[in-house]
Amino acid sequence: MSISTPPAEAAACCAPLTAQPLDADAAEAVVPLLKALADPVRLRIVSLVAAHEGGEACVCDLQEAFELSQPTISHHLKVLHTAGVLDREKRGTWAYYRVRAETLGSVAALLAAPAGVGTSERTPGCD
Amino acid sequence: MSISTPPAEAAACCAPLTAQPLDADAAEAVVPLLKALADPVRLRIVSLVAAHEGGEACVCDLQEAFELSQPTISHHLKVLHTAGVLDREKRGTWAYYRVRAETLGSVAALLAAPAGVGTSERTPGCD
DNA sequence: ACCGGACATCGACCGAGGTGAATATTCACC
DNA sequence: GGTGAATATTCACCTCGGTCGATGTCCGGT
Repeated sequence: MSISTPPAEAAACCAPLTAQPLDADAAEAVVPLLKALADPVRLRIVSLVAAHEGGEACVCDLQEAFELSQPTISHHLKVLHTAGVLDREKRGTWAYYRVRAETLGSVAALLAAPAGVGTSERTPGCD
Repeated sequence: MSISTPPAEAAACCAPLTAQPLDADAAEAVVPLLKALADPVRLRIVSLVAAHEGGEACVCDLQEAFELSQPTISHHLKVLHTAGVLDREKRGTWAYYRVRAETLGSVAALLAAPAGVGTSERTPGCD
């Protein structure tokens, strides 16, 4: 349980990969999250859900936005949900998704590069 | 030239995808950058280059860190370079790569979620 | 209880991409 | 100028993943 796929919290808090080398294990842990976002449809889904009224959207809302089959949309939602990017809540017949800001934030923190990436530059305010 | 693949500046400055829906064209522009990072080897390469002495590393430095063939490393470097993540400078026989902090920063800004992602929340301080 | 609608799962197809062997290219050195 | 080393390119293989059709499951309404 602790090994297989801890998706979201992988890119924990303050470990910008510009600070120190990422070991193979850490890389493998973060990649699923980036993979989940590295798709035009999924990226738009995340954006649509986040910007949707109430910060949530059901599958039917998303189906209208794409020229894709319903199973495909559902597949992308599953990927994003598994990666910890989207939260899923079923209310009646409809399934509502909303963005986990913390997950996106952790990825952002991982990539956030301090201005001077040089050698002896100290990484500011991260603790 | 303006259409094909403007890789780096795609995820420009302040357009967190949690603010407003990302149109298909913008998504297609950003995705190559995320795709470039969504690989364990490439993620480690970026990290190794950034954390390497002087903020730069040559191919030979990276070859030691992975159990991969030289063409494969070179391929990953090409992907990262094409995506605008790495800068390439050839000095003599060696090719030195260094991280483009601005590129990583733009991705981070894209994913950086303001605390309240709700409906009428205004996206703070980004201009 | 039956039926229809919303969403998920399954199976299959197919293009995209990571990988390595062989080869090309470019440069430093003698 | 020839030789060897460092890196890039080409080609082919094979796995991964996005897509869709068919089907399953669950819920609400009649």
